Amino acid sequence: MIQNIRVAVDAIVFGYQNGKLYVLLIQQKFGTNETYWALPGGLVGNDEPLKEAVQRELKEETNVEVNYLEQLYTFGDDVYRDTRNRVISVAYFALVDSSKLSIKANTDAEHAQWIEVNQIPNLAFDHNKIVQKAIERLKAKLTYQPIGFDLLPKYFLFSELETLYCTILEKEIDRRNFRKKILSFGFVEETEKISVHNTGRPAKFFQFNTQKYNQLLQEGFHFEIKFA
Amino acid sequence: MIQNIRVAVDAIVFGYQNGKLYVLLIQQKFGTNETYWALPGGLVGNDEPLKEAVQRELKEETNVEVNYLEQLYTFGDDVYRDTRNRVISVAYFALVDSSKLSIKANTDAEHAQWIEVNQIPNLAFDHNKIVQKAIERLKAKLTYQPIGFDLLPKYFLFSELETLYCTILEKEIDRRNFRKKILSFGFVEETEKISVHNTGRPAKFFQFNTQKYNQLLQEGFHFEIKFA
DNA sequence: GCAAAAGTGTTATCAATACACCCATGG
DNA sequence: CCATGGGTGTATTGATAACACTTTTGC
Repeated sequence: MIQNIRVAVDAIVFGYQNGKLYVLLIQQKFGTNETYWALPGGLVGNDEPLKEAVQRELKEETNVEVNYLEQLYTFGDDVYRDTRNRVISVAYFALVDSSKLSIKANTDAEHAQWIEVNQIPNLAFDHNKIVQKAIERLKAKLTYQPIGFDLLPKYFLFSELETLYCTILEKEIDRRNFRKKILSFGFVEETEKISVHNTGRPAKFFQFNTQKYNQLLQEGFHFEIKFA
Repeated sequence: MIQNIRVAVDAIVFGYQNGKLYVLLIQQKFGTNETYWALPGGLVGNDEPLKEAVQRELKEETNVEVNYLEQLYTFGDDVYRDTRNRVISVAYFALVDSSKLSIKANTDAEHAQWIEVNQIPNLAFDHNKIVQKAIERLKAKLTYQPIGFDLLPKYFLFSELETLYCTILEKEIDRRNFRKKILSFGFVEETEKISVHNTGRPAKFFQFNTQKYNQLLQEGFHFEIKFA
């Protein structure tokens, strides 16, 4: 018997801005006039690596290029997750920095939108489940890999990093201990740049030093942030 | 254009006995008289959940039933990983306890064998890469999930648990600190059973209390074992 | 001078580490 | 009585956690 299973990829792209976490969704037309929200994604080309397929679909459907991309999970246990055919979906987990949060529309991208994670509607197929898994991964990874920096612009304030952690992990963090810990690693550097707000003391911008981080990794360093 | 991609599953099954870590492999005939070692696995049925496909293939090819099974990774970036067709493989990570290490042969299982991990030959396709990734996962998981117990019989000696950790993590562990730590969790229980060796002091058997572990999990407990 | 956010140090508590001797059995 | 592996306690060190006041700016 001939195998008849389609292979799709889907992307869960997270973005962060001003204490809020967003996911990139697209509005799809289904049949006559019903519309559904869904994750960006689609079928994989016959000669296309999975990872490239995600990037292509993201480009086509949302015109977004991501900072971080890794495979999340392959959803293929629910045989009827797509009611039309047997489709398995290789889901990818992605991060963009806040500069990408305004989508530069192109032809296909007109229905792409950033939706706050705690306001996600019912999505097509099993996409709510996929998003759920992605959020778990994000929370977990944030504590043992420095991926928070991929959600922030190149130059960021310490307070931004701090509220990012608070927002995503849904926890209170002691400002002093957090700063001490992060700075003790040695790969977050102060810059000359200074941010002036309309109120409060001006703050220094910081940046993540990738080279230093990679060097530390090779020396056996292991990133970890824990909270009570 | 019609999509023409096959979907396979592969299993990396680990077993442990007497300070040695094993992987379950099968010998495959390829063409005339060439034989290759490969991971057990095969194509997924049209109406078959991925997880069931792995279990079926394992049963058919090796007659082994596993204690622990989770999805590892989907290999589909190398378009030519199988030279005949485009095949993506959803790899699964599995554990069995040592009682399963003697394979009860059935018709198809005659070419299945347990191979020690540091003596794995060249495998078919990209299976060496898959095994590598599985070993990394095993090492990582051992430190933050109590999966070591799935590699041991129901009743085990503390010394067995200890050498299991040493073997897989390739590290020395202080016997006293290890025991203290594990027992402090509260889900590893002493039993009445006693092991008598031909030499040395008899040792108590211990067992893993799944209920207690799950209860602790719900209370927010987080398993973790670290070593210098 | 007040409101708002940035920046900074010390102490207390708990967890991880290092380390060595006695015990029970078989031969 | 000796060889072999099982079983146990304490002191030190380092890491995490708790906690509050001063600084700089705009208005």
